[in-house]
Amino acid sequence: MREMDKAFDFKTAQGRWYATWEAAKTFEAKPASGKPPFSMSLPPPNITGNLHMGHALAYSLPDVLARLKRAQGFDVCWVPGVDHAGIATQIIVERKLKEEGTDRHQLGRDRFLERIWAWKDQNQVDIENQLRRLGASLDWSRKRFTMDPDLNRAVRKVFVEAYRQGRIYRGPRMIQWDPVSRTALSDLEVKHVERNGHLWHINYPFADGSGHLTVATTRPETMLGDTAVAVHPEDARYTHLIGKLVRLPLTDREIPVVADGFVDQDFGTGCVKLTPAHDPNDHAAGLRLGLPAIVVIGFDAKMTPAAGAAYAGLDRFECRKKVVAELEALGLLAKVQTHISQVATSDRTGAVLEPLVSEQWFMNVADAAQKALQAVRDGRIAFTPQHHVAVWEHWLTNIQDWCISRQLVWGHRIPAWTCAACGHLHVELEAPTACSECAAAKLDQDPDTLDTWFSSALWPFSILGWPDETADLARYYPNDVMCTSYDIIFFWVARMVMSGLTWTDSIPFRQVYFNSLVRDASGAKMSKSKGNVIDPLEVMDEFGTDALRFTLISMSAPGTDIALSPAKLESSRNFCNKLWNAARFVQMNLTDEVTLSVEPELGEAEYWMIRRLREVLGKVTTALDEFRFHEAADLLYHLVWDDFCATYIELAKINLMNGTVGQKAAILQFLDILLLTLHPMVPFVTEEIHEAVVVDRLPPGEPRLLAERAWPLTHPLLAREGGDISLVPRFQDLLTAFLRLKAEYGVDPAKRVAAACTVLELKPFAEALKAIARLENVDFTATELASPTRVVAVVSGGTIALEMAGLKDPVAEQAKLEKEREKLLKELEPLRGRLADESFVTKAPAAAVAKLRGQAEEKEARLKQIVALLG
RNA sequence: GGGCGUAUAACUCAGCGGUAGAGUGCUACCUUCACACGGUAGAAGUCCCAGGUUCGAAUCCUGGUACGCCCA
Repeated sequence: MREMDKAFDFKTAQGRWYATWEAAKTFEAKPASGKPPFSMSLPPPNITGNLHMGHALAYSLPDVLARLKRAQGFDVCWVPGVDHAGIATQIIVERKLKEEGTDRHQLGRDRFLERIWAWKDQNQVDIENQLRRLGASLDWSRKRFTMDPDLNRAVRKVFVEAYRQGRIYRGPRMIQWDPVSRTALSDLEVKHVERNGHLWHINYPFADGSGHLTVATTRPETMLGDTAVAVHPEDARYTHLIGKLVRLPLTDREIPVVADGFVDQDFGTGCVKLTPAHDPNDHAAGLRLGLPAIVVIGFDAKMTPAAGAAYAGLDRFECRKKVVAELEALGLLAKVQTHISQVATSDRTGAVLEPLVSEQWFMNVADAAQKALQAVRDGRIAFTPQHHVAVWEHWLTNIQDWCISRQLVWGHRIPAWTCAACGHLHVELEAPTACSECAAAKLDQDPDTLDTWFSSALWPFSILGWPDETADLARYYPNDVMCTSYDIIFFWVARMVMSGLTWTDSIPFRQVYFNSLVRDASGAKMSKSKGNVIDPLEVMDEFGTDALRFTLISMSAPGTDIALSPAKLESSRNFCNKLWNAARFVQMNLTDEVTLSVEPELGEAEYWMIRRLREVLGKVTTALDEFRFHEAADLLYHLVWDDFCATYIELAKINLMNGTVGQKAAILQFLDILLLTLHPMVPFVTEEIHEAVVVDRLPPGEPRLLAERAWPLTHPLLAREGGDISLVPRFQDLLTAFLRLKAEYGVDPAKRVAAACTVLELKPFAEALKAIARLENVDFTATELASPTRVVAVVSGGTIALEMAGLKDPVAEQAKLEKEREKLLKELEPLRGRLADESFVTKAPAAAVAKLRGQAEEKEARLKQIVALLG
């Protein structure tokens, strides 16, 4: 048996145990086991980065479930994987190329891809090892990458099917264009940020010279592409102008004044310029009104020749300055207001996006969205916390077609080929060798790739082998639980549900648990620019993985974000250490013949501990089943610290050190049950203790790894009942009363003084009382305790006294007793009042009345004793 | 503009119809043979505000206020 150190050395334990579990295939799914399946898919982390605190949380929680379900006898299949993260990855590798003085155009598509693959291979290893460090009990034999060949096959299958069904189509449309990464984005990837800007009021003179009207705009450079000015059809200020022509300043064009209901009469002047080529609203209005669209800004965010020779080639923001300056010079700038505007930027690059019309692939998801809405409405998919349903409903009922093509190299290539000869479009699973229309052999594949989320949307079933009807798919699909962050509810969860219902005719998972977001100690979002990022890897080094996990778990109250503080991490580390030391104390006092096979000898304290274990274990099991992780953690924290360490071990100390084998066996059983219960949350420290204390004492045939043992809810010991368990809490009260008495009268805590007590039922605890409260002896007697040399206090069911010899100060004692009496009277006042209130007594539930009456009686009894002592 | 969430002890948060809790911090004391990453005792809160429902509201309802997030 190994001697345990004074403190838990998490650094060595963490590395050792994961390797052991992995080698034992503890976490591999066992489809042939005959156990019921329980399955989850790991939200695949991007290959681009390190594990951050969000991952640590999002993976710790399902790991608790996975370990719990495994212990409960399920065949757990938790599939890991990583995501290729199209834009994010390409940006990083391009940055590396730039540092090397080259770029992707110089390298060419194929060599650029080779570079990304090499980078991906290395990063994947890193992130997988970080998942191991976190303790995530994943089935690595089933690990996937979103661009694995069979996952690519699933992507092509969906694309081709959807194309044939008319769900996927290609066409020119206004999309949000990221001029930095040079690709189209979907609406979801657009982030609206508030920027301080201006609202420029510009005079547009009438063509007939009869004055001008004034338009207000936040983007004056786009005026070069204006093809109309719009007013509201019911705006009395302007109705007479509808149909007139204005001369567009800085150009030689004349454009009409038109009417359209979308114009907001209260914004600016109530006149808006229309630039159908560069604004989504104007684009829509242009289509409605049949207006031409003039493209004045290109894909490089520079002005095109159509903007006019004076502006062509200028960056859009340079052009803005020039336009404003020239308008001012011409006296056409009526007014400039400061204005806070919502600017569309790229979620990834932060670049200001440019709405542009471009040829892209789209997916119509209207039908799938209806199915997804229905699945949640009828309860086939349940959300925790439920309030996310409201946002879900809103988004899915207003869903737009999804722009799925990206002008990126890294990703799933779109399986579409155009015949170079006749232009026929072929959408096929495999590259066609000849055109079906004209038999030409030269076919060019679409250079674009698919939105990263296109493959992620298929994740729960593609990783199980879909579209093949594999055994894994039959057994583990749909998944039981999907744990993920609520910030990707649309990006990912909605799309998985839509895809699952469309392509597998099944929900992809039954329950969705949305974890919180992790913030810093003051509640601010962690970001590199703020410098408040807490690195989980560093935390694991400093406090231990178990402490990190326990912290995140115990702060995971549904619906609130987590403010992570060092104080909380310390507290969790201390908790692990407390457990470690309790175990160490037990181990130090166990002889070889004490094993889990020995029949435990039970006394009052043991029956009380059994009751506590049974209650808490029941509550913990329910809490975890209902995703109330924080509640489970809190219950266990107090079970270990207050009940097991502070109360039970203190009471059982004598037995532990000098008791029988049977008495020690009981203590060992309790420790074992605690380890089993805590293991899903803090796997490393529990496995380490298990090895040091329990393994050599296990019954034959029991798994030697804690991670493989059964959840103790149905442990036979927990069913045992006996003794008067109410004595333990009463003993606690008695103990506290003695300690308080010593403290109040300034008795040195270490000084052993003689004591007396009239609560005779607690005599069995006399030895423990003497030891813990440091009393010389305790005289349990029914006779009156008050005496000139003693100080007294009142407890539940009796009186206690300390022998003070010549140190007693009668005046001070009198004052203390009087103070106690005042306190009791003050507490009794509302109780008496409510019990005297007839409407309460008659209308409140009997249990509530009885409870209150009990409290009142207890206090009345104490009061009576105090009054007696005061003479 | 619409929606969601949050306001409880100095801090971070639980509780969400039966009269106020935890962790950390703070005060005093204690190195007692598991643990100072420990122990004992203690101080500390008009549960954001105003109405309403109820025998009873931190908890439910209505209306404010402040902060955060999402969508437009």
